[in-house]
Amino acid sequence: MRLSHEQFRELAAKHGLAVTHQRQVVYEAVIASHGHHSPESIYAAVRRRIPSISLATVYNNLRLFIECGLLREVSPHASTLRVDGNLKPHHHLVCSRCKSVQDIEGEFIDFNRLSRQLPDGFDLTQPLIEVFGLCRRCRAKN
Amino acid sequence: MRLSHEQFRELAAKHGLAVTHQRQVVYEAVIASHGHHSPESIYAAVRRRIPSISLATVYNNLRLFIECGLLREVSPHASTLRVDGNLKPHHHLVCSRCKSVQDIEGEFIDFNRLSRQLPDGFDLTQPLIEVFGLCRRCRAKN
DNA sequence: TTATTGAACGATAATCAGTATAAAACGACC
DNA sequence: GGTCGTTTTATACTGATTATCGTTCAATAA
Ligand SMILES: [Mn+2]
Ligand SMILES: [Mn+2]
Ligand SMILES: [Zn+2]
Ligand SMILES: [Zn+2]
Repeated sequence: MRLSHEQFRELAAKHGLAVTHQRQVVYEAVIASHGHHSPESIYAAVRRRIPSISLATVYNNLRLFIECGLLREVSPHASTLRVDGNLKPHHHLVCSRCKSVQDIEGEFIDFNRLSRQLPDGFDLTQPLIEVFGLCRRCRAKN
Repeated sequence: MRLSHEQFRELAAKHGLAVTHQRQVVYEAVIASHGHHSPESIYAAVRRRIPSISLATVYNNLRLFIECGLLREVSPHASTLRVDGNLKPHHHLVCSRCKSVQDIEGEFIDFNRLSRQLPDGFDLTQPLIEVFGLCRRCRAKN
């Protein structure tokens, strides 16, 4: 995908990150995945383009991207790291059973009420909300 | 604490769990802790009463309690399991930086709007919400 | 009360995700 | 080409959790 190719070069420049082939490919794999994937699964995807890449490099760069804000970390209740390439403000719907994550839109938070309940000093400038329930599949199993 | 002593026997009976000394003490340690503690720290507490207890027993029983609904699992973004003995419906405020968890009360969710955004089949009968931000301490560090 | 038996426990090995380390490769610059 | 700081790779390591298995316990039937 050419789009994320250019996108990465811009983001890297903005954050003072060197553009390497490995970084480029890792980033593109996350963006192309359109979901909330684990380092393992990103690694699998990246290896198709760079068979010699090391798992450590994938981990290192995912961490780096998260620290710089190129990616968002999403690991609610899950036992392993998940990353999200979608930086537009949005919330998540998480299945308590299988830990799957779906995006959810909409203004369903009353921030006035919420602020009143906040302990002193808690900073909510970029609130992320995760709503837990049962996904369709797990509900069917019951 | 006598209260949780009786409480556990009732809960165990209701869920068909055998009442053992170890289970009793593990459960009481969680309830007495009044927070969101790790298996390690529960283990430390329990050892003061049963020095010979195995870490595996603590893990096994915490898992069991969570599965039966005697405890609530709370491990958002944190790398290790946290348990919550407070089963009253309540939500959590989580620090994105240090992963600390605080309880938060209040009706700040507009469930009408939220329901409209839910994907088909998603079950929200017992919604748990986790709101991410920066706790006071981490904000101070900045 | 005692014997029986499946469940639970304890010790420890194994697993698995993630991190640390150090040597090799890279790449910008001279 | 030689130098130097950065990145990648290979691999060793850590820490949390789970699996295994022999031993012990607790419910209950005789
Ligand atoms: Mn998302
Ligand atoms: Mn709580
Ligand atoms: Zn599910
Ligand atoms: Zn914090």
